[in-house]
Amino acid sequence: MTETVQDSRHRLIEAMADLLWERGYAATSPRDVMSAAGVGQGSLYHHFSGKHELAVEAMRANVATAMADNPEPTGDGPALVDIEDRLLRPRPGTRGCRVGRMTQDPKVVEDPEMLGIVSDAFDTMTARWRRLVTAAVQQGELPDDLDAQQLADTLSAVIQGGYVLSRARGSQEPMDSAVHGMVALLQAASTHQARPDGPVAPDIHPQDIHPHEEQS
Amino acid sequence: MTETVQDSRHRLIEAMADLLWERGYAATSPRDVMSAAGVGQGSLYHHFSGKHELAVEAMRANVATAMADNPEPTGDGPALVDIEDRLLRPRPGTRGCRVGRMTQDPKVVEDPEMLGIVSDAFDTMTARWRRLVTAAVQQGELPDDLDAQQLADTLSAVIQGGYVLSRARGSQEPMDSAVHGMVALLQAASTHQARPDGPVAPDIHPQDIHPHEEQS
DNA sequence: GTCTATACATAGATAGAC
DNA sequence: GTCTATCTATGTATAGAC
Repeated sequence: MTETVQDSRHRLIEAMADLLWERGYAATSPRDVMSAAGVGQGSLYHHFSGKHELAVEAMRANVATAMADNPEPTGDGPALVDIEDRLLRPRPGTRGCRVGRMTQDPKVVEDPEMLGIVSDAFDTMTARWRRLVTAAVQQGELPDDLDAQQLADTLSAVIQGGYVLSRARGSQEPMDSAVHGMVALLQAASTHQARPDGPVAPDIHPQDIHPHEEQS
Repeated sequence: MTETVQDSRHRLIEAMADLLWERGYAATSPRDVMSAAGVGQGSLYHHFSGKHELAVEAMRANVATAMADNPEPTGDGPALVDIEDRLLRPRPGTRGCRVGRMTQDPKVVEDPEMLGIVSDAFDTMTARWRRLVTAAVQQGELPDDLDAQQLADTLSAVIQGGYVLSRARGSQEPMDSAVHGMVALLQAASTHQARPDGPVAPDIHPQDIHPHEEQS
C-alpha cells in the first residue's frame, strides 16, 4: 500500500515463519520473533493483535512455500515417472516439514483457524498425489484395482513419516531410504515391468478423470 | 525396595508419560505433572532432579509401551501376512505416536539423552520391519530385488506419516487409508498374485537371514 | 510506525516445615 | 517423603514517549 510497504511487518512474518518451522508455535515467544526480525516490541503489536495473528500469517506463508516446492503436476509425460520424481524431490529430512510439523503442536491443533490452514494444505497436497495415481492407473502403469485416494494418502504418509524418521536419527538417510523404498515398490507393482523409454499408450478404460477439484 | 514401593514416583512417571504423549516435553510443566499425578511440589524434586530426569524415565515407559504394542514377530506363518497384520493393527491416529511425537520437540532433539531413547526405539522398530521384509522376500512373496532396509523405512514412514495426516485432519480416516493403500500396493507387488490359503514353500535362495541384531 | 518501560502470569526450581 | 511458601527468569501483552 505505502511506499516502504511495511518492511517491519514482512520481516516479522518471515521471522515467525522460520521459527514456526524450527521450533513450532508454542515454543516460539514474541521476544524471539522480534529479536530475529530485528524490531522492537511496539512493531509487533502495532501490525498484529498478538502472537496468534502473526503466526496465522506466517503459517500461510509456510504453506505457500510448501505448495510451491511441490506444484500441481503438468500432466504431460507418464504419470508414474511424475510420481517417482515427486517422491525423489530433495527434502530436508532433519529440519522436518514446515506444514506437517504443526500437527504436533497441541496449541495449533486446538485452534480451528490454524488447524484449518494445515488441514487445507494437506487436502491440496493429497489431491495432487491422487490425480497422479489416477493418471498412472489410467495409463496402465499401475494395477487398476488400486484405490487412488488410499495410495495418495500412503504417498503423503511416506513423505511425512520420512521427516519423522530423519529427525529421530538426526540424519537425512531414513528419508531418502523411505522414498526409495516406495519407488521400488511402485515399480514392482507396476504392470509394465521395465519400460525402456518412450511414452505409453493409454490403452485402458478412461473413466475416472477428475482434473480439478483442489481443496474440498 | 520399600513396602509402599514409592507410589508417588510411579504416579509421576505415568502422569508425565501421558503428558509427553499429549503435549510434548517443552509444553509440559512440572506443575502440570504434579497436578495430574495428584502430588505436591516436594515429591517431584525429591524423587527426581527435575523435569528433565522425570521426562527421561517417562519416555522410556512410553517406548516400552510402543514396543509391547508392536512386538517382535514370531516368524511362523507367511511373512507377508505378518507385514499386513502389523500395518493394519489399530492405531489412535488423532492422538499421534507416543514416540514419533517426540521428534518434533526441539528440546528433545537437542538433548542427546532423550534423542537417544527415541532414536534407539526407531532402530528397533525398523529392524522388526526389516526382518519381516527379508523373510517375505525369502519366501518368494515379494520380489527379491527389493532392498529390505529401504522398504522397512518405508513401512515405518507410512505409520508415522499416517499419524501426521490424521492429526492434520482431526480424523482417524487418513491413517487407515494410508495403511490400506500400503497393503494394497504390497499385494500388487507380490509375486504370488492371489494365494488362497496354505503356507508357502521357501523355494528361493536362503541367503540373507539375520535373525537377531536388534538395536545397533 | 517504532521504540523503551512496565505489568502480570506462568515455568522451573529451592527452602524449609512437618 | 510430602507439603506449602518462596524465588528468579521468561512469556505475553500494554502504556506511553518519540
